[in-house]
Amino acid sequence: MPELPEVETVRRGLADLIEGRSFKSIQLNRKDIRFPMRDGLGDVARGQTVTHVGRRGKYMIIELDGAKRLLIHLGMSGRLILGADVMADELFYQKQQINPRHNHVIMTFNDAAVIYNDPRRFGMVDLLDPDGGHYLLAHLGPEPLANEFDGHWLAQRLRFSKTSIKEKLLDQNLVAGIGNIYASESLHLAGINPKRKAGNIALARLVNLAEAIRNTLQRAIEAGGSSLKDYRGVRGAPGYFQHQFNVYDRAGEMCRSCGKDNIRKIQQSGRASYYCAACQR
DNA sequence: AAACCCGCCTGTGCGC
DNA sequence: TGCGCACAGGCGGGTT
Repeated sequence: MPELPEVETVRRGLADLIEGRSFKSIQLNRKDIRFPMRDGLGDVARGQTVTHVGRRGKYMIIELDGAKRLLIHLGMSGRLILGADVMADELFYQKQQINPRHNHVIMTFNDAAVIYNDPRRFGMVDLLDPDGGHYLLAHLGPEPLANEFDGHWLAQRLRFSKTSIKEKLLDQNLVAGIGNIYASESLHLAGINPKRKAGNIALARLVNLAEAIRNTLQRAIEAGGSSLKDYRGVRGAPGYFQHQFNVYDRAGEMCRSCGKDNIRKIQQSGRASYYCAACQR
């Protein structure tokens, strides 16, 4: 579900909420989510203060003053929910369309609680290694909003690729944080057809693409992310970027750039791609 | 090495 | 109204 802008929005809300607070407990309601829970996860944070909430791609990292770090990924349907007395509040669950049976992890602080709820269980809560690394982070590409990410870097990495550019943008080892929505939206903004072979795009167009990615992600963060269905911020607020979609989920509708009914939906590696057949070449 | 395909799960919306 | 099916924002791992 959540891509970089949604994770960043949740990260900011979580940071406001828990930075400087100390853990009372981590309650594990299952022995696995996507993977088996790490041994000792339930005990590791007790009494420790949160010094920082960071993000790498679509992963959030909660740093503690005891040098331990928690790693959280929301998968497709994971949510972090603020709840001091939420756990008993049926109205809240109804309004937020949350089924409490999917409350897999409950982090309790002195005067706050954060619930990890994830119906599909594609997400995870884990610990970083003592040296701060983790095998899931080890091969991630650069942050798209960092300076090291640009058209020249893309050109170098894509030079020999015969895969379509859309599929490459979903590869977290190329660049970290882009998912299905923002891949389609960024390619539209850059005027590049999602089917184009990644190794067959001129440098100038890749420069445009890198800029389009940064622009799209930045605007989506400013809008609090995109809420198609279940995504919400920590305090339950939806994002608004879906109202700015140019192509995603708009098959058959009018392209806002060229004014024609040219928005198509195709499948690439089993996943939907949307593009304007007139604007994207 | 890159590309393809599958599996992991539940919930929803669609066509019949 | 009910039922079955396809599909959904992700990612790792196996095979070719």
